[in-house]
Amino acid sequence: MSLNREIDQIPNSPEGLADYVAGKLGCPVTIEDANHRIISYSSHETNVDDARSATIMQRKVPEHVVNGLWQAGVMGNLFESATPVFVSPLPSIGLGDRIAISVWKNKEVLGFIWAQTEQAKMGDDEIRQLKEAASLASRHLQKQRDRKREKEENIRSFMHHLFQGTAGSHAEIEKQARKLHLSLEGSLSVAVLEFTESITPSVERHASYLTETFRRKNIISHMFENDLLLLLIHTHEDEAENVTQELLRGFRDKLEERTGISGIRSTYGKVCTRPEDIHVSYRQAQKTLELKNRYPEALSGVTTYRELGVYQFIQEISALYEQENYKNSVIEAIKAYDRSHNTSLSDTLRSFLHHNSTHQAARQLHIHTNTLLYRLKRIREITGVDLEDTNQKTKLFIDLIIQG
Amino acid sequence: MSLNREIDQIPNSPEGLADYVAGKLGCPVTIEDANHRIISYSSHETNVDDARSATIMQRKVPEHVVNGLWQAGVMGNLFESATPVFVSPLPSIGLGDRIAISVWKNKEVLGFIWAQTEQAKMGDDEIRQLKEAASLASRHLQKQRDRKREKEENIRSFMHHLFQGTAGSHAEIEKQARKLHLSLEGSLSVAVLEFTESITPSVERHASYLTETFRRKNIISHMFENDLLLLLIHTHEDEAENVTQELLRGFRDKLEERTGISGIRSTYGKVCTRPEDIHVSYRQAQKTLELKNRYPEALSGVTTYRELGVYQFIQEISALYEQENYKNSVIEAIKAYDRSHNTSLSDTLRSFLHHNSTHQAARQLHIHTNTLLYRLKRIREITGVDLEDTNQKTKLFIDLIIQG
DNA sequence: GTGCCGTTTGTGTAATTACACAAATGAAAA
DNA sequence: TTTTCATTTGTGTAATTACACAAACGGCAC
Repeated sequence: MSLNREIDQIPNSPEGLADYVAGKLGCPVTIEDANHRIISYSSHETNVDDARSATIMQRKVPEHVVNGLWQAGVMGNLFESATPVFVSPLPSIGLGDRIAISVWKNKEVLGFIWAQTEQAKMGDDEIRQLKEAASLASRHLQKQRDRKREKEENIRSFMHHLFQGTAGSHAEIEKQARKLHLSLEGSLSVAVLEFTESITPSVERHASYLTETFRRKNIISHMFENDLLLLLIHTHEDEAENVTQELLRGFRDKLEERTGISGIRSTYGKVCTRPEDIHVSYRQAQKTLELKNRYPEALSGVTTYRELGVYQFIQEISALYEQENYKNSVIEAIKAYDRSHNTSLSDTLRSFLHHNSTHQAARQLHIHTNTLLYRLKRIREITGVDLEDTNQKTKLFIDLIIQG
Repeated sequence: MSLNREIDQIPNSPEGLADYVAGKLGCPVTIEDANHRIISYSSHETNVDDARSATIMQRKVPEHVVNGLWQAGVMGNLFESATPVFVSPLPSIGLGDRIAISVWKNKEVLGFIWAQTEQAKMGDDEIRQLKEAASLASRHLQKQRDRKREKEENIRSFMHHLFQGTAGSHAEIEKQARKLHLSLEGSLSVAVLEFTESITPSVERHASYLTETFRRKNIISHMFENDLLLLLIHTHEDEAENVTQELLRGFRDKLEERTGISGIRSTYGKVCTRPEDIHVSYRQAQKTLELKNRYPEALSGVTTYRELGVYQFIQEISALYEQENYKNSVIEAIKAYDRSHNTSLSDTLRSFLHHNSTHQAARQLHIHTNTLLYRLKRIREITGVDLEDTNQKTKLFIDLIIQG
């Protein structure tokens, strides 16, 4: 008998759907949305494996199970087509025999139906029934997706205003946050992730999924903007800086692992306690990313605005120099000398200023300490610069970044 | 007999005027303009003292003689009124007996008539004749002054364009310079002098006189602008920087000595070889002066833009911080600690960064070296800043200037 | 008062630094 | 070719630095 003939028995709320399907297949069934949150599960109480019971308890599939499924290629297959996928037991994640199918609407995966096939036989008929169950689930999941989409759209619009600083007063922001059931208490920060390649739908799916599962409490929302992924990060006030840093690193590592893309650049801005300061954090995160792209080696270890040091204003000084037609004559003289004498006083000076130590600089340059001292003496003689004077020294350090 | 009755004998060129007056008074006579340049001198060849002969040879009164006359109060009297001044011999400057009178037009002194009275008797009649000679000379000096004024006006207008960068192309500037008989070869720089009090006519007179006498070859022109004295300085290309520096210092010292005003601030800008860059030098001199007023202690020894070091861009960074609502959290934390614990970590850090030496900083703060080390350790603990990292250290050095 | 705790000063040590001087290298000029 | 001169490396010394540890100081809570 097919499902179509018993149309009167088809439940019209998602809650009963799993039980209905389970009855047809004769084994435990769970229905999940695209983010692995449980929509509905059948009421079997025996022969349940670890993965299933943990999933039901948490109302979502545990992280390590999802990871395992991705690694085993199961998720890839499910996203690939609407045909059922047979899954061999994966004891490492507590998963027994399964058959799974993805639920589609047009070109989009709305969720999955999982059947624990431990004892049951899956013949052509059961498979056909599973496919029909998927098309049945599609209607339910569509509604849920639309509700979620609308909510997300509202949140994203709110985020946009927060990032641009156009969200209004503190009171107005709080009101709006309450309306959207968002908590903006504690510490807030904006993170920006930049991909080495442009964002494909697959990358977008992974990113979206991660923001909704990976330390979900801490990531309020995400949005894409010009090939960048923006996150609004929320942490407890204590140790907010460290937690944010560690959170972002973890997020990025996971994203690289999931997407297979390496070299994702991630930065974040000021960690603030007032939501009306979020736009400052946003600008800082953007600027930090910009500067990391401009000075990749020097800023390779930098994640946040605060760590930029002098690079925080290096572009502004550079613009000022441009405008004032200014060139540091000391550097000009050294570079001219280097050219005509085939020496490397410029590099020597840079290394010395960078390390602020003759010993370390000499070691980095593979030269004798006295050679370095001699070169510094030559620099003094040629340019008249006084490296004892912190002001001149500091100026040189900065100008060398700009003038090379 | 009065001069009026022998109207036919009165010379109508300034050259003959001294001889004519000398004939009336029976002694050597010189007529000078307000800048002590010789306009006319009588042809006596005997009984001539050192001051007179040197004056005639150089076509202007020697510098040391003018200085002596100012110090003896003679010049003051001459500028005070139109009555003849008897001058006792001043052997230190090679000056014998003199009687002198200033030549006026309205409220302005146009020049002086000097009579060497060594042998001659000066009675009331001679004094009356001297006064009449002065009024006679006034006509000649007026013409000369008007010609000079017009020329100066042209030069000043040209300077103004050079300073504002609106003097056109290199070729146009050269053409204009030739027309005004100015040499813009070699090295050029703009200097700015600021008076502690507003510029009185007396100060203006001294300043004008100095620019036309003190190392005249090097000072192309001067002009006043908003209580500032601007100089266009010209030097030979070799050692231009040093020569300019030393020239300006000398000029300022002399001006302070002459006017009795102390604390005149003087700065100069980029020493350039192309006249079309003069406006850059002008802007730099202005900015240097501005910054010296803003940071008087830190920049007390600074004369030129090049020596500003990081102060060159400190205002721009400060503006950026303002705009980005940025505060260095390390400094904030230290200042908060200082307030609540009544310590002076902030000053300690500033001193250490300034000297870049524990030894020197400890000496300046009158504390033990280990005390300083201890405080630096506390700063590390409180703020988490790493003073080994040159980038962070440099950032702190700059932010401390801005945030105090 | 007593004890606590942050701060200051003193002692000692190993590493680093600045500097002077001598010797070796190496490339360009005579 | 020899000479010259800038550069590099090595040796030695006195000052400076970072650091550990001990002891003294002084305000403040109990």
